[in-house]
Amino acid sequence: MPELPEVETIRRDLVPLLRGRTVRDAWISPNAPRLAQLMTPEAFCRGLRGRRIEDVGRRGKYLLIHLDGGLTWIVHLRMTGRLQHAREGCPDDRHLRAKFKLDDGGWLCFIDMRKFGTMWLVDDVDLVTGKLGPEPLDETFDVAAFHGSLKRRSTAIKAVLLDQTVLAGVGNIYADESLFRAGIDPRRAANRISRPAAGRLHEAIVEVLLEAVGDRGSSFQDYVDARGEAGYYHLKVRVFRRTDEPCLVCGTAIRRVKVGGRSTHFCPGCQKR
DNA sequence: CTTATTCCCTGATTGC
DNA sequence: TGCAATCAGGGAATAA
Repeated sequence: MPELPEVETIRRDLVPLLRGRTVRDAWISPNAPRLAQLMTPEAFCRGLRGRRIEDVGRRGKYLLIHLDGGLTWIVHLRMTGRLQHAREGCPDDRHLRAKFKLDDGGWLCFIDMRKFGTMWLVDDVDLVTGKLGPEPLDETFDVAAFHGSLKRRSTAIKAVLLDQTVLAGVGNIYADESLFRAGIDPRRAANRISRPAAGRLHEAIVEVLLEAVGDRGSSFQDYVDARGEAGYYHLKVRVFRRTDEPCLVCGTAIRRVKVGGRSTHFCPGCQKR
């Protein structure tokens, strides 16, 4: 599941491979009719051909490929999407949903088992990312404002961390890991988080994301970077998918519960309501 | 405005 | 062993 650290790793990989390149050809598989948003797959491919790539950015879990003429090619990998660069053509993978040929002979391949991934070609990026909350690794991620958004919500804190309008880029893995670091029970009502606890959570989110970016993301099942390599952070997680294993801090068995319809892992000893 | 639920999709896992 | 039901999950859409 690509979250902020995984998408950022792919972005960093792609910058030297894509910057300055021109898209020579674009193809979307007929078995991926929902991949291109707001236009037909044909119009999407037509709009991409001949465009020069100026830079590769990121907003939350969205990859922003800035093109000439003020256009932006936006990619969201959702659950199982992979964006991989290949020098000699895309692999013969049954889940290959789209491929893009570059002017240096290289290829950008989009592989997505579950077909949840989406792409846009837009003039105005805000049309897609306009409602996102602050970037957790920017100065725009302000503690007081963060505590303010928590106070307005009565649902579980874990569900609020997954809300991309509160904070952009945190998904299931890093929500669980951040709550563990901050010592907060994921089921606790967001509006009952004290100011000091909100401060600890704010700090924990930044620390966890920075560490995970440093480790090139987590590879639990599907995720690989733009070169097809796994990340390392899954080797360091303290609660995520460690159900029934001992807490690395206090030895208590890690529990798994459902919060907001998502699997949630926590240590009953370290994380108090 | 908020909150909970459904849907998309397919490979892995669980149940009988 | 075999086949069906269930699960996983980001986020949009929908309902309340």
